[in-house]
Amino acid sequence: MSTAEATLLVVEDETNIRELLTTSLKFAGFEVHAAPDGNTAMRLAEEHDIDLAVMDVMLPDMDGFTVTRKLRDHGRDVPVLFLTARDSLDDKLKGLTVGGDDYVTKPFSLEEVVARIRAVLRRTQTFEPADEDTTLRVADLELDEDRHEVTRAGRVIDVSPTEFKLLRYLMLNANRVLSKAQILDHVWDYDFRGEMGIVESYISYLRRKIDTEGEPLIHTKRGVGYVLREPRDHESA
Amino acid sequence: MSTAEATLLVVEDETNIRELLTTSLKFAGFEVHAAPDGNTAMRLAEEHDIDLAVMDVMLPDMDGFTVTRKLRDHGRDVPVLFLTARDSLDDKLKGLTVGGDDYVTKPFSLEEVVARIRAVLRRTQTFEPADEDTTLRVADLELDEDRHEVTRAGRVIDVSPTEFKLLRYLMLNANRVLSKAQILDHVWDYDFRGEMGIVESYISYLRRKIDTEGEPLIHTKRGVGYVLREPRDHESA
DNA sequence: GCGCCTTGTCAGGAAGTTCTCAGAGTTCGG
DNA sequence: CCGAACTCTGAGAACTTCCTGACAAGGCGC
Repeated sequence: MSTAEATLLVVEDETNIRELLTTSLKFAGFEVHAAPDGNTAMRLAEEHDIDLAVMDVMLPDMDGFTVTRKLRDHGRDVPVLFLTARDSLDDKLKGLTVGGDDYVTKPFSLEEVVARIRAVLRRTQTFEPADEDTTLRVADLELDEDRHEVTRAGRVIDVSPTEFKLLRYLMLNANRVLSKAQILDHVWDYDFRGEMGIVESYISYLRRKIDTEGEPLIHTKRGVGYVLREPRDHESA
Repeated sequence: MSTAEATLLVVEDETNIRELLTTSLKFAGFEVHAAPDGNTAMRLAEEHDIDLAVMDVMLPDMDGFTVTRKLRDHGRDVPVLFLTARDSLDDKLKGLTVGGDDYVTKPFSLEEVVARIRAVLRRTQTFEPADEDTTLRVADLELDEDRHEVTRAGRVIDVSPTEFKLLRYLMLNANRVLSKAQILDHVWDYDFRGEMGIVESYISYLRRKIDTEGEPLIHTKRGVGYVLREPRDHESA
């Protein structure tokens, strides 16, 4: 793990969001370069080999589409994940998913951004082994990223978007206790101002849907957090 | 062990807490520099190579988040363990667990602070072999930090948060006798005003849970304290 | 516009945890 | 062998955390 998963370029003028993205993407295993505007972005792109850009559509000097075009004129065909305000859902954005590109609306959850980045990289990095198994598995529970579908023991289970994100986060961190604060920070939008009680609510919803029959997979660590783990032979906890 | 485990920067304006942290972190094997405010912190950070900062969010000159940003603008990407009052757990703390950072609420126990520091260092020091074995072992007793789980001879044992902290402290100091005062100082919050009888109570709880079958590992040194140690062939106590 | 699904809040009750206390048990010096 | 000091543990009160059902508000598709 000495070499990063991929090299990203974050182009975002709001300092808080830029740092939030930079920190968490680095932590997710990417090499990250960050720029507050289009010109800085161009300079960084010349200095480093960029695999994917995370780009705000609104930038102080030029818009994200212009930066993207310039990037592609100069270098290789770098895919882009655009960030945009929820209400300014431009027509330009709608045509993006036909190429390798994609977009997420602000405010976003980090879970969502990382998942989208991985999806775009998977689609575009043809040189990589096209293993194509986008399914997370824990015991007989499966979560398919592409189909956006959850199954337990082969049975399809209908979950809401938030439930899906929560379950994905739990499965990505199977066998590790996650605090409610951690879950809130990763699964909910960065501007969410609510209480941690909502995590309890969604854990409860999820349990009702996936944990009612068979060994329960979601476990409460009282005073610490929650953990999703494989069942064991002899339970004494 | 002549070279310190890591170099820490403690930024905390309350003198008592700053000295408590400084002393015990030095004792835990870290090199420690301490500052009562943001400006002093910045100066110290320029003079020394800091691996991690322990930072109060409320400081006289600027808040901990500002200090953190300035630190990161100037130097390398230093992870931070924030200290915060228990009730101010709202706004800005959101998003802290997404990167390598973490926080503990005041009043804290030293056990907790040291454990969190180690956890953050483990997560962020990518150059280190990601061996990822976060498990403490003494004889057939195991304590897993990630899963927050205790096993004896393979059997899972359910312990409460305080029991977990006490056992971790005993295991970290295996084969060393710890006085009740020492245990109280490390495992309980620094503002705890109770009697040492509580240590006896929790030792009793732990014994009931982990020491009922097999060789006992927890031993009383009458008039001195307690020690957790490997079993021997002939006991002479 | 009208339902239906989803999201988020809240409050009551259940369950688990923390801490104290007192009496029984143990050790040790004299 | 006795008494003093120390230790162990059960009982229980106060507190915290967690779970879940009820519900209001908002969004989305039809």
